[in-house]
Amino acid sequence: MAKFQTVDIGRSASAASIIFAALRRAIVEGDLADGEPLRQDEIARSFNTSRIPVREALTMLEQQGLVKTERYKGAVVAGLSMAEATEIFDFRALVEAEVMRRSVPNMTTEVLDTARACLERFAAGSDPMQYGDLNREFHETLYRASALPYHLGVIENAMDRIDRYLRAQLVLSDGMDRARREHLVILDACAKGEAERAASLTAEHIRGARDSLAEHMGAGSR
Amino acid sequence: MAKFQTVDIGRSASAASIIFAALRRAIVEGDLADGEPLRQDEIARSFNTSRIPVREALTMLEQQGLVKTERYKGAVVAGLSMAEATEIFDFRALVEAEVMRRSVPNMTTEVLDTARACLERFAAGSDPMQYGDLNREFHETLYRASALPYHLGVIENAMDRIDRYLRAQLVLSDGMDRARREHLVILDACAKGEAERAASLTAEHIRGARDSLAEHMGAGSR
DNA sequence: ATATTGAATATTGGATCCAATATCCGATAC
DNA sequence: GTATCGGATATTGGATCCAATATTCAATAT
Repeated sequence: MAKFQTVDIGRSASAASIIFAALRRAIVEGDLADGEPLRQDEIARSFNTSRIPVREALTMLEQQGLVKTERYKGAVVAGLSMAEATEIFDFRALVEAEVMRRSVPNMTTEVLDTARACLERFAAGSDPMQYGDLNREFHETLYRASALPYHLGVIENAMDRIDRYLRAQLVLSDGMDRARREHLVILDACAKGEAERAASLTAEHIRGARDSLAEHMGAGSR
Repeated sequence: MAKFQTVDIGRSASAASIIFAALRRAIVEGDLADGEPLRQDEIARSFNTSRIPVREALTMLEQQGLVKTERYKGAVVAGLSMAEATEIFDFRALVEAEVMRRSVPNMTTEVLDTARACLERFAAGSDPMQYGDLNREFHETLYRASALPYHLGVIENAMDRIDRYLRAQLVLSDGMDRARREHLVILDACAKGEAERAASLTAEHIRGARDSLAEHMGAGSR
């Protein structure tokens, strides 16, 4: 049709979506502490907008479970109790194992190479704060082969809820080494086309993180 | 503490949440057709509010995947392609089976009685439009015993996305009879404490609905 | 000294207003 | 007659304003 690169401006960023993305990132990465209040006015000032797009961003965050709002009191970053975090890990183990099972038959060598590159960057880079991003990228690369967008969305949301805790735990223990090893084994199973093994390794990988978190965090927040 | 019944007014309904609930219901039950545009002005007039709470409700609906919004074009009811619907049924089969497995050990006779009562009302009532509500109530009653609130939330969202199609399919076939029979068998497994059987019956129940829908709807929308 | 009250301030939810974009429709060129 | 252009209207996104509620804190009573 058109002889030039086009961009869907219709879907391009509204002020609200920009603010949402920024706040989401800050919460997911743990830059905003659990329970910290999010003042509309303050956020509006820092983005140079009115409070309207801020409010829209906050309702989006609330729908995702990342903040809790009380009428006339405002939004605070939503923390997780240990029970809630554990439940989300179990959920991830269930869903991600199934997605992995259905991904393996579709994995091209390109997918495997991309995932492998992830692990290499992971091994090279020592910045522990970057681990979270690479971890997500590795898993998402493999899962995307499943062509199950709804599942991917649900997984992403679950990850958002626990990512901070995961990051916190990883720097405090041998979590990074262990993740590295497990990722290699998972990738190996994928490369060999062993879907069932890749699935159960994935489930174990996630349950291991769950247990490690439970150990290091004890009774936990809230 | 207080010697009288209290209500958490802080969480009580804002205009936005009332509008959200009404629109959600209309979409989930199929009163609003796929692709139908939702005009802010019109909705605001019918609730006697300004457009502000309407916009908030629409962003909530968008986060739930029930409407799609394009900048400066507004929101339309989000339909599902057959592939998308199928994927959500598969997701439900996976998650609901697991929740059922973990519910069974916790089921009190009270839970079982409540579920049984559901089925009886179901058998008695002939209103096919009420089937959807009773179906959800039956499943939710059983699942609640799992004490897995995150899982329940995710299941609820998945149900919201496909409920209309389920309802449409049920009135057009022997779906109601079949659902009745399958529900009885599931409840029987629960009553006998056979968690694994209840789980696999649940998965089959859902996959059956998926296939029935695929048959009756063919290539489907979008 | 501590608990309670009430005024002052801060903050949110909603209404109204304005700017940006989309949609519709008639005019015009071919 | 059909396709394209340009203005009129409709609709959304964001800014500003107002009302309702929460929070703070000083004054007072016990």
